[in-house]
Amino acid sequence: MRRDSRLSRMLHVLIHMDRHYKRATSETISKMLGTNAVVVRRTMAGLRDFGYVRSEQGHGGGWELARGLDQITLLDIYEAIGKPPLFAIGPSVDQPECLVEQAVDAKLGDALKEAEALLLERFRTVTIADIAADFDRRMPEGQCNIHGNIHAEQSASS
Amino acid sequence: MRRDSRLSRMLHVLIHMDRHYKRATSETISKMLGTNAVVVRRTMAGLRDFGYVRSEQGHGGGWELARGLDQITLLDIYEAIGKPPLFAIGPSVDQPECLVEQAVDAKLGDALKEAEALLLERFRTVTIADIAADFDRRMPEGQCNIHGNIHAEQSASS
DNA sequence: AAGACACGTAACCTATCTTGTTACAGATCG
DNA sequence: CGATCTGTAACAAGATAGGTTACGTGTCTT
Repeated sequence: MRRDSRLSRMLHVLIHMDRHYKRATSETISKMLGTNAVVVRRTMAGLRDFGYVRSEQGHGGGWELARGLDQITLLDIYEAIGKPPLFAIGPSVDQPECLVEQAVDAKLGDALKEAEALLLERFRTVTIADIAADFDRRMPEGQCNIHGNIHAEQSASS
Repeated sequence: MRRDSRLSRMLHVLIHMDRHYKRATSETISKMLGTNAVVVRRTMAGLRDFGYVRSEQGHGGGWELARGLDQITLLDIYEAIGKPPLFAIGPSVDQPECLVEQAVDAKLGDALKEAEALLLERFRTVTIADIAADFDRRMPEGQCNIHGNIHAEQSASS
C-alpha cells in the first residue's frame, strides 16, 4: 500500500452519483473506481452514517446522495471516512522521556500542526460542488467518456 | 509500521552529539534512540553523504558532527534522509483517465501542495540550534538526565 | 412463497514501507 | 594478530490500506 486514497475516491464517486446515477450499486461503483464492491461498501458506510448518502438493500437497491454536493465539504468526507492520519512523518514515540527529544518533537509538532490547520481549513471551505465546477471548466459538455461503458450498462439494465 | 520517525530521530541524536559526545559509536547512539546500531548506520549514512556528519571506521571510530548545529536546518536533514513522503493521503492512481477524477485530484493536490510548502518553509527556516535553544529554555542546566547512563558508560570507556 | 438482487460484515490475504535483526566483509588502532 | 567499528546485504516483524471470499439479511419481482 502506498497512500490512503479513500478521500479522493469518495469525492470521485459522489460527483458521478450526482451527475450520472440516480442510484448506483456497489458493483457499479466498484467498476468505476477500479476496485471491489466490498471495498466500496466498507468505505461508503462512513458516509452513510454521517448522512451524506443513503443505502437501500434488496432488489433495486443501491446508493444515492442524501444531500446536494454544495452541502458537502471535503472536510465532511474526511471526517466521515474516519479522519485517517494526514502525515506520514512524526515522532518515534508518543511521550518521550528525554527532554531533548521532547524539544525536537515539540518543534516538529508545531510545524506539522500549522500545516494540518492549513490543510483542514482548505478542506472546510471547499465543497464537492466546487470540484464539479472545476470539472465543467475542463469539459464543458458535462461528459466523462471514461466511464461511458458503465453508464451504458446502467442505462441498459434500468 | 506507523510513521516515519527518521527526521525526529536524527535531530534528537545530532543535538546529543553536539552536547555530550565528541565522537559516538552507532552502538551508543542506538541505545539513545532505543533501536539498533544497523538502523543508526543506515539512517546516518544519508547525513554523512550530505556532509553533516563524519564517520570513522575501525578501532576508536564512530560518528562526529561535521558542522555547527546553527548551520543545519530541518530541511537539510529531511533531504539528507531521502525526502520521504510527507503525507499519508493522496490519489488512488497517478494519472487517472477519468476527467472527474482528475478534477478531484487537482483540487486535493492544490491543498496538499499548499500545506507541503508551508511545512517545508518551516523546515527551511528552523535550524537544529533553534531546537537546542528551546531545550535550554526547558532545562536551563543543560543536562539531559535520561541518557545519563549512556553518558556515564561513554565517559568510563574513553 | 420462491428466487434474484443488493447491502452488511467477518475473515483472511496481499502489497508496501519503516524498523528490527543477523551475518559478514572491510578498515583501523594497539 | 586481535579487538573495535563502520558498511551492507538479506530477511523478518509490525502496521495499514486495499483486495477477495463467504455468508447473512433485507427487499422486490414473479
